[in-house]
Amino acid sequence: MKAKPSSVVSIGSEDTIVQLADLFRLMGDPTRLRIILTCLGNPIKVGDIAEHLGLSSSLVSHHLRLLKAARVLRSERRGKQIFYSALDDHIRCVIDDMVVHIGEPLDIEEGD
Amino acid sequence: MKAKPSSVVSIGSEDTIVQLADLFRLMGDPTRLRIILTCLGNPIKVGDIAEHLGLSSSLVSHHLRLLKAARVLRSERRGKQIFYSALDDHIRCVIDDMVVHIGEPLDIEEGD
DNA sequence: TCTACATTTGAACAGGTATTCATATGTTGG
DNA sequence: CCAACATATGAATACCTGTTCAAATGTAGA
Repeated sequence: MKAKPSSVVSIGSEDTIVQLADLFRLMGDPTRLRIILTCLGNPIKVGDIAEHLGLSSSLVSHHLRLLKAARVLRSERRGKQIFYSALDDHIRCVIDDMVVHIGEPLDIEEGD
Repeated sequence: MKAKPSSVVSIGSEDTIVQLADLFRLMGDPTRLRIILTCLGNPIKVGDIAEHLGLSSSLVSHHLRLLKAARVLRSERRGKQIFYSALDDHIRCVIDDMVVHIGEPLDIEEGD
């Protein structure tokens, strides 16, 4: 019961739609989504993200820049290292809802 | 076993992540997102979607095929026309959560 | 300062994808 | 069956983007 069925059917602003699409597009890449998921817990440094996911630091950094610019993640420097974490919990909610969606069994006939 | 279970959140499977990314990628295109939003209400026929959004029927049809294959939308034929509507309410929840996210004011300082 | 470490950045390449146009398929009514 | 309409499909194109590599920037310690 996180998102109440407040009809969001008419979002309205075209600008809002573009913003929404931007966020969704960022989450639409598996590598980037993995990075997001990795950052949902405690702040984690770039090197650890890269090692954990088996990616180069360069690639991780490229993605982190986009995610930070889109305000999905935030960064915090501690000495030589920089820690990334989720900016808020909304992304977690979004992902959670989507997990429910794909977990939905196909109880309707496929009409074609 | 997969590469490394992150277990940061309740999502584990790599396959799940790819499925999630697929859905998010579909929602990551403004045109497609507009089509989805248009279909969140009552079932609407292709021609009306196209007219409502100022797009060609061909383009709308291309997008509808992807959205139907991804089980975001469902189709229902009535005579000559085919009506599309959301397959369930989860997508609406996802969008709703994301709207909340972009509506969040920036009350934290940006680290550079 | 010099060195080693951590992260970022830019360019370049490869693969993906949104759009358009032309054509095909399918449906209803005469 | 034929004509008119509604939607789907395939190919071609132009654009976008994820990845890699090399180099740069920044940081802490000796």
